[in-house]
Amino acid sequence: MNVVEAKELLKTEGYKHTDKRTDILQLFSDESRYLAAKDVLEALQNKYNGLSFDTIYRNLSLFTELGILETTDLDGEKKFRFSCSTDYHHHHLICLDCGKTKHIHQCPMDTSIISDEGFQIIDHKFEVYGYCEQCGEQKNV
Amino acid sequence: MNVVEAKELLKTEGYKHTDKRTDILQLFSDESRYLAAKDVLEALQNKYNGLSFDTIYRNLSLFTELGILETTDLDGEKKFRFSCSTDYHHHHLICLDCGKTKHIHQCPMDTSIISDEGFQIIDHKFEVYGYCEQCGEQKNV
DNA sequence: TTTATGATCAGAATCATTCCGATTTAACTT
DNA sequence: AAGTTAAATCGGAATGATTCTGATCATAAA
Repeated sequence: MNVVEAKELLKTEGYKHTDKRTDILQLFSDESRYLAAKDVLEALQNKYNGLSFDTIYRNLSLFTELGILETTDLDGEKKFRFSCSTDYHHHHLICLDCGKTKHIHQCPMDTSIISDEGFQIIDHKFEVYGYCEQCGEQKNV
Repeated sequence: MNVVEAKELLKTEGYKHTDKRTDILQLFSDESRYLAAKDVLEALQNKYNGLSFDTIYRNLSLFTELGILETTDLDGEKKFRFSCSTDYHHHHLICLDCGKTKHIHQCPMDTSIISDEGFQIIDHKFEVYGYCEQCGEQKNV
């Protein structure tokens, strides 16, 4: 998934093009990390005076519905990041400082360690938290 | 961990005994599932008229600090359950309907599939979501 | 250019959670 | 048994994230 693909998807799904949508997508494309709604607002509000939280939230959930963004709950707030791809299943290392992520290619569900008759599995979450190289160094100074 | 152990721990740590604390602990002991703060309030407010949210939240976070409860974020709210044990590391199958849990004994971190130099690992989360036997049956009626 | 509908704004409303000052109570002291 | 003290609780206000609403605006199609 990239900005161009995302914009095409929006178009084919009948959503209108707006500069704000483009800029939100571009922001997520530039930053390979999880961002909260307020991070997005802050990043765009110099350019768009009076930008509304509503616009941010509405677009973030639209993009999530369309699979353009993926989301996780981190310390009580929803965070969003660009979907790495629509079909490649993966998990993340997540930096607790800056939200930057790295892929984990192996999935614990692959190894079929979970077998429980009667429990109907719908979804799963595997996340590893810590500090990325840059943030880790800052802490040790 | 059980109610008696939890109460002993509270005592040795210098916290006072109150009926509300006992009842909160008993509730978690009876229900082997994740409960939100409001679930706890609802369960106790017939007995304690005027029970305050503050009391619930204060005790839930105290119990969590002491390792009596463990917590997770589920669809935007904190949920709590009795700690299975202080030293046995485990993960959960979680029912999306009733919050009931089952243990997953294997941990994806055990197999050391995650190796990333420069990323300092602090914590991880592995949860499997779905429907337990009872809730799954209700859905298929 | 006009029009219809989707997008945005601004601010109010909601929901979970935390904070605060006043009051009550458990546990210790005399 | 009564007094003391610090912890616990209450009730309600404050906060922070998120959602809703009615009015206005802008995109895309006619």
